[in-house]
Amino acid sequence: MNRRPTLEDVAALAGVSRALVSIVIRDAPGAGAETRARVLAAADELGYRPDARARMLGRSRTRLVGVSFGVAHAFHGDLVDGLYVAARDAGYELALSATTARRGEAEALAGLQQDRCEGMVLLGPQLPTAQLVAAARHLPVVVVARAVRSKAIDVVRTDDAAGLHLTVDHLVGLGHRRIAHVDGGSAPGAADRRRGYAEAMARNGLDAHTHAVPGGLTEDDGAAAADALLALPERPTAVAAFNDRCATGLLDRLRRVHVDVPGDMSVVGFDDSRLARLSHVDLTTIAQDADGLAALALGRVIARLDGADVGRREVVLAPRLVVRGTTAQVQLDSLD
Amino acid sequence: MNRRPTLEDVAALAGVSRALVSIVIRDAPGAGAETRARVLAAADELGYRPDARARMLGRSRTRLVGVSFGVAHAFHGDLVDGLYVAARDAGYELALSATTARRGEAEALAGLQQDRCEGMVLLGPQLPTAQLVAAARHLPVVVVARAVRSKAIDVVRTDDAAGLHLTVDHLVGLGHRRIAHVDGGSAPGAADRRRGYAEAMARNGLDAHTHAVPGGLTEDDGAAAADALLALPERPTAVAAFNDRCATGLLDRLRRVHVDVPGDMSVVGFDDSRLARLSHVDLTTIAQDADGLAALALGRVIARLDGADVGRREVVLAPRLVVRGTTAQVQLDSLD
DNA sequence: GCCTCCTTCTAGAGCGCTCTAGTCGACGTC
DNA sequence: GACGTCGACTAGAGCGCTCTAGAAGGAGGC
Repeated sequence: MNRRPTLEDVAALAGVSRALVSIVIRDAPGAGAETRARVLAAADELGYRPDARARMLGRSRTRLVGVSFGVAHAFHGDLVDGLYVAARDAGYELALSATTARRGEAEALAGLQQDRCEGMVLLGPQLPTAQLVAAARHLPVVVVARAVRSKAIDVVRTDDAAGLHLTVDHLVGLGHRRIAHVDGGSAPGAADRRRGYAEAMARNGLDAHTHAVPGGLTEDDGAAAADALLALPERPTAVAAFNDRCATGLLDRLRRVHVDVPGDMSVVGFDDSRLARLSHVDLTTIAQDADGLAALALGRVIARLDGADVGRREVVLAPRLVVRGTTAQVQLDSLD
Repeated sequence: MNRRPTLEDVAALAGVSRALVSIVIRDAPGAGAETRARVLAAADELGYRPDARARMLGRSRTRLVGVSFGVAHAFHGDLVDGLYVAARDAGYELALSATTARRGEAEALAGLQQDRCEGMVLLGPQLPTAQLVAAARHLPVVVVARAVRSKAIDVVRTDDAAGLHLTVDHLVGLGHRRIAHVDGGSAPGAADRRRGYAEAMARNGLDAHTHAVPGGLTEDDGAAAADALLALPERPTAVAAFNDRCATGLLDRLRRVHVDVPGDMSVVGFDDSRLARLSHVDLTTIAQDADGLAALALGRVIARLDGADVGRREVVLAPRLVVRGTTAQVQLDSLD
């Protein structure tokens, strides 16, 4: 476990100049085939790894994009996967900085800012807008899955309201009329989803049955909401939950008190996370296009870096309804 | 969005030398109070952020530790959280590299190796030992939650076998005798847990009731195992599942076919992940000490870097039983 | 006055790389 | 034979920092 080998070491071993080794390592033109092989052999023998940081120092562009994400959010995992793919295609690297129970977003952001990235992608940040804008002072910032009112920041998100339109229309199509909504409180996107729900109900002439009960983004929130739902004077025949986690909590509680899903009640989630796809959950839900969001987010950062005319700053992706086993035709005897 | 400000810029604005700014920024001794304030003000005005990469280049030590983790594993999230805390305490930084559906571990590892870290912590790597050893050629490598047979690599893990001893003893204490195990196939730790289960059963004189059915680490594996369990000639009164995800899949399937838990069957998980703690899951499980594992892992890396005598290379942490709502006294009529 | 010592500051090398501007020799052309 | 061209290679500056030497300017002691 000796000192990490450098270009110099390889050059000495191969008997050439540092510059030539650099050329070979970068696979740049300007080296003879024979020499190239000799250099590569020397590098291999020493276990040489180029020092990415020194490399970036010397270059004007670092081709590094910072990403902040929540380690506890399964959906962020999907986005990170998409970002890696998009970055590889575009010839960029990713620098990850996680938000955890004991490491706040401000810290995560500060970490990235030290890392010499050319731009950053923030996944569902809860930070105050002012801080995001401050970060955008020196480099392009793209926020994913949260609406931000600022001309300095690009936003890529799913059309939350449209998602609830899809949900309500699907349920109405199955004959449901008493459709409730378990909302997400102050979570990112919750306000839009609440609005979309109300709009869609109105559009279907169901204002009288519009009923949003307070929820949240965890399973526990969903379980609590189930009790509130069942206590309603007119029990709904279908529920649109804020997200998949909330929906599974709700499902679990309903089943415990022997309310059959989808027989007695239909349930729809939001996200199409791993959770929803599990065969034993089999949740009808609204899919967010993680790869699409990721590719667009990275695309925006790169466009800004290239100084291209980036056009409008907010990209809203259409969600998609995924029908699985938790929704069914309403039972005739429960029609009012 | 102009060029990122450098030390030079701050120095010019404050009317001092680069070196002095460096001193102030590092909070090192050797600057007057008045000047210090002036430099800080200038830095603030320009929004100066030290370039971590350039900074590391100049210094001999980078105080950077690389971490590879699986973005889909909730438990890795807990470990990352613990690592951040441990790193902060020790004055180290973390460089994260994720393994995702489309980004393999080899890539994650290569990413870290370019990043100039002084050592690395690999969370539950599935990579062949040879590759791990190759990585350990130039820097200290600590593997968490997987046993590795190599003197070049430190290992920090939970005592998987002991975990199943705890599980079996707990169940035996509740009067259970027909205790089955849903194993984890070839997942890291699965072999040890299988062994621990068999040992503990034998120690309790229950060889005759020892029954391990094939499982896996996902919810679907658990659900499938539930069917196998119920088809057994002598239905077990208790089950030790490979992990929490497997246990929840199992729970869900059992409830669907109206097998009451814990009334008809007790279920125990492994990990004490977020999942198990959810009120509606409320799973009795074996807790792995994520913070302990994280702190030890980072401690090993640092010890090796300091060249301290690191003693034995494998640290095994004792697990802890967390009793919740999925285990209960066996029903008298099911005793054989 | 001179010398020492401390504090505060600066100059400049160096970290591992990239990149520009060469040099050098071989080859082809007229 | 002079000239141009091209491919293979090297020298050296520079990226943004840190760190070692050392300079400048007082304070204090004799």
